[in-house]
Amino acid sequence: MATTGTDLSRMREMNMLSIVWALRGNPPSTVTELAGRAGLSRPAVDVLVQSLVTDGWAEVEEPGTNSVVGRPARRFRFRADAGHVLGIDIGVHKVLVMLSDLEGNLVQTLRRPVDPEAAPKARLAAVDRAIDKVLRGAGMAPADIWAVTVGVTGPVDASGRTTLSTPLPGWHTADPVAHLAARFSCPVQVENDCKLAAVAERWKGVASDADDIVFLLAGLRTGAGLILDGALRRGHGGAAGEIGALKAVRWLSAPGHLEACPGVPATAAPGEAAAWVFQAARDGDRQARTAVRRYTRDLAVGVAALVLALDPQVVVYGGGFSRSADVVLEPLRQELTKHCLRLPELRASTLGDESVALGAVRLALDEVDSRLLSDGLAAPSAPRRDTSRSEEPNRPN
Amino acid sequence: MATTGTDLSRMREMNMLSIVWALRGNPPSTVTELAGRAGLSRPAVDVLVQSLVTDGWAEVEEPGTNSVVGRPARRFRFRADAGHVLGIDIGVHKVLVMLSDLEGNLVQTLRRPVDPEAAPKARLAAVDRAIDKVLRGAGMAPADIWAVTVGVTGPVDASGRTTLSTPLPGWHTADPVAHLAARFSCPVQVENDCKLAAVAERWKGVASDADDIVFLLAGLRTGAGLILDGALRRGHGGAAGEIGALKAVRWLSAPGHLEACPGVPATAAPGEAAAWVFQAARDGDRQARTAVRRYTRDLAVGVAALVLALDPQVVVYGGGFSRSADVVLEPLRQELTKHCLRLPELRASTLGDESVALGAVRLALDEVDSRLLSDGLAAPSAPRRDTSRSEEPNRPN
DNA sequence: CTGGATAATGCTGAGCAGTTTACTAATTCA
DNA sequence: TGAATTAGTAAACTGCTCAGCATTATCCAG
Repeated sequence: MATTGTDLSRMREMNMLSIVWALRGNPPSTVTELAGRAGLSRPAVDVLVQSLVTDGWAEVEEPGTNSVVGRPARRFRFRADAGHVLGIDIGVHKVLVMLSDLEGNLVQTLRRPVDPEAAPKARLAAVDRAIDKVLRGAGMAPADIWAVTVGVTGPVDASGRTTLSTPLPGWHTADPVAHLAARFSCPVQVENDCKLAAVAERWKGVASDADDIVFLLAGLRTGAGLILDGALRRGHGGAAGEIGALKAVRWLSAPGHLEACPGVPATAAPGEAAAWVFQAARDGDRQARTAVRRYTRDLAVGVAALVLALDPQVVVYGGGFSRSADVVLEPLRQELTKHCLRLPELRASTLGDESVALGAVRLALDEVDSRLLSDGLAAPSAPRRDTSRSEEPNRPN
Repeated sequence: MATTGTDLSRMREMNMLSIVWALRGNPPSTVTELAGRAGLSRPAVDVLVQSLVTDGWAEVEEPGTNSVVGRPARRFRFRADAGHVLGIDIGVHKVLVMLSDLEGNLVQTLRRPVDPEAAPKARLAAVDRAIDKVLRGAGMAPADIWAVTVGVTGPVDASGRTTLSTPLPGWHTADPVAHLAARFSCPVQVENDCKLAAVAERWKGVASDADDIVFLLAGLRTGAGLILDGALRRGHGGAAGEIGALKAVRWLSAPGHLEACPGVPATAAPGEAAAWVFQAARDGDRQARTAVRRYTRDLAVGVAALVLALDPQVVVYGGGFSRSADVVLEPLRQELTKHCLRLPELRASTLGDESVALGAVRLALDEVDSRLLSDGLAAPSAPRRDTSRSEEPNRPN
C-alpha cells in the first residue's frame, strides 16, 4: 500500500480523468450532469471540460431545439474517434480483426478463413492482409492505432510467445509481438484466447454483472479463462486456467466422446460431428444423449476443480460449442452439483466466436486507459512503445 | 474504474496517510527522510507531521547526540501503541490469542489447549478466558481493541459461520461473530484458517516477496489458501481454495497413508503417527519412505490443480507437517513436475502453527487501515462497527 | 410582441494546500 | 572562534476548488 504524496497538478490531472470517465460511454452531457457524475463543482467542471475541448478530447454540441424551459445547455461529447485500437484473433481456422474507437464501438470487423495447417509465416501474412484491409476501409494508417492486442491459442508468456504448447502449427517459435511491432509503433500485446474471451464476457457478454468469473471455452479444444475481483487473472507465468493439462481432468479427450458417437456421418469434419451429435441429442436420440453426457462428465471435473479452487460467482459456457448450450448446460449443472460445495451460476455465452477478438479490443482499450492514468492526458495521440522498460514488453501496465 | 473527483481536503487527507505509511514500520524518521519517502516537500511534511503529533498518531523524539555534522534533526515515531488488534486462532486442539499493536508487533501471545471434542459453547468460553487473560496481561479493556479477526477451520460464509462443513464439533451452528460482538464494539471478522495462514506467510513468512501464492496447509487435515495479485482470495461465497472437496483429489484420505504405515506404534495418536513416519523416512526406513511417497502423491494432485488453475509464483508448504518439509518437499516437487506445465517455487513454512493467528492479526490490521483510508484519520480511537450496512457484517471493507 | 420565469453560463473573490525561496537556529569540525 | 552543514520556519506565490452573484438565452403567457 504505497500511498504516495499528491500535489495540485496531479489533482488537476485526476479530476481531468474523472471528467473523461464521466463523459465516455454516456450520451452528450451538460456541465451540470458531469459535475454530478464526477463529484466536482460546476465551475471546476467547466474549465476542465474547456481544456478537454481545446486538447481535442471532447467536442461541443451546440444546443438545438430544447423542449425544456430555460437557457439550453451546451452538451459535451467524448471524441471517441480521437484514437482507435485493434483487437485481433489469430485462430486455427480463421483470423478476425476488429477496429474499435476509444469508446469501444466497432468501426470495422473483418473475418478471413485460414488454412488450419498454415505455417506461422503464412498465418501472420494473412493477419497483415486483414489488418491492411481494415485500416484501408476506415481510411487509417498504422500510426493512427493506439494499441494492438492479439489473441492466440495456448499459454502466452511475458514476451508474447507460446513456447509451452499451442495447437497452431509451428507457432511455438513465432513471435507475433515482434512481427507487429515492425508495423505499429504503439504497444502490442499478445494474450491467450480463453483469457480474452473471459474479458469479453465481462465487458459485453453475459457476465457483465460479475466480478468473479470462470470462463469455459468449449469446442474442439477446451480451455478456461479467469476473472477474479474484476481483473483478468493471467498467472505469474501467463499460464493461469490451464487446468486441462492435468491428467485427472479429461479435457483433451472430452470432445472425443462426441466424435465417437454411433451414427455420426463418416464424412463429417470434427466440428460438424459435434454439431450433429448435439442436434441429435436435442431431437432425443438416446445414443447422442449418452455421448453428450459423457462429454459433460469429463468437462465437469475440470470445471469443478476451478470452481472449488476459486469459488466464482458465475461460470460462463462459451466457445464453439456454446450454441449447443441448451443440451449441455443442464447435464453440466447436474455433474457440478455432485462435485462442488457451492454451485455458481451457470450461463451460456452469446458472443459466439467473436469473443476473443472482442476481449482483445477491451484489453487494448485498458492499455490506453492505464497509459492515460499514469502519463496523464496531453492532446490525444498514438502512444509510442516505452522502450526504456523493456523487460516485459508484453505487459505494459 | 470509477475515478471520482478530488478536492483539497481529500488531498490533505491522502498526504496525511502517506506520511503515516512512511512513518510506520520505519525507525524514527526525520522530516527530510519522510519528505523523500512520501514525495512531498519538507515544509509540507512538517505541518502534516505536526498535526499527526497533536492528534496523537505520532510522537517526537528530541535529538540526542548526533555523530553527523549539522543541526541534529528531531525524529518522529509512529505511535504504534495508539491502538491494538486481536488475532485469534480457534483450532481443534488449541486456542491461540495474539494481541498486536498498530505496527504488527506482538504485545501478548497466549496458547491454551482445548478438548478436541469440546462443544462450541465450551470452546468459545475457552476463547473468552484466553482473551481476558491477554487483555489483563496488557492492562487493557475490550474498548481498547480496534479490530478482531478469528480463524476457524472450514469455509466461512459472509456472516462468519461455517455452515457447509467443519471438523470442529457442532461448529456449523456456532456464530462466533455474534459471540464476540457482545464484548467488542469494534469490527469482528471470522476467516478460514488456511486463508489466514496464507496471509501470514506473505506478511512475515517465507513468501513475503511474492504476490501470487498457493499456501498448502498440510496436517491431519489438508487445505489451501490463495493470495492472488497480493490480495487474499476469499471467493464469492468464501469457499476459495476448497479443492480438497473434489473426489479426484485425495486430500481427505492422504494422511491415512502415514497412519497406515507398517511399524507405527499402535499407541500413537494420529499426529504422533505422522511424526513417527516422517522421522523413520528421514532415517531411511523403506516402508516409511513408501508411505511418505504415497502421501505426497495424493497431495500433489490437488496442489497441481491449484497450480495449473492459478499459475502462482510460490507454493508454500505449511501446517502441522511443515516441520517435516525436508522429507516431503523433494518428492512433492517430483510429483508436481509430472503434472504441471510450469513449476512454481516450492518453499517450506517457518511460522509453524502460529501462522493462523498471525494472519488473523494481519487481517485485523488491514481492517484498521482500510477504515483509515475510507474515513480519514481523526484522533486515534477504537472504531465502532458500522451498523448501517449490515448486509455483510463479516466483510467490512 | 413583450415581459416574466427559468435554467445554464460566466465571473469574481475567498480559502486552502503545497511549493519555492530565503532566512534563522543549532550543531560539528578545523 | 568561525566556517560548514543541516534543520526548522516564515513569507510570498501558484494553482485549484467553491460559493455566490450577475449575465445570458430561451420558453411561455398575456
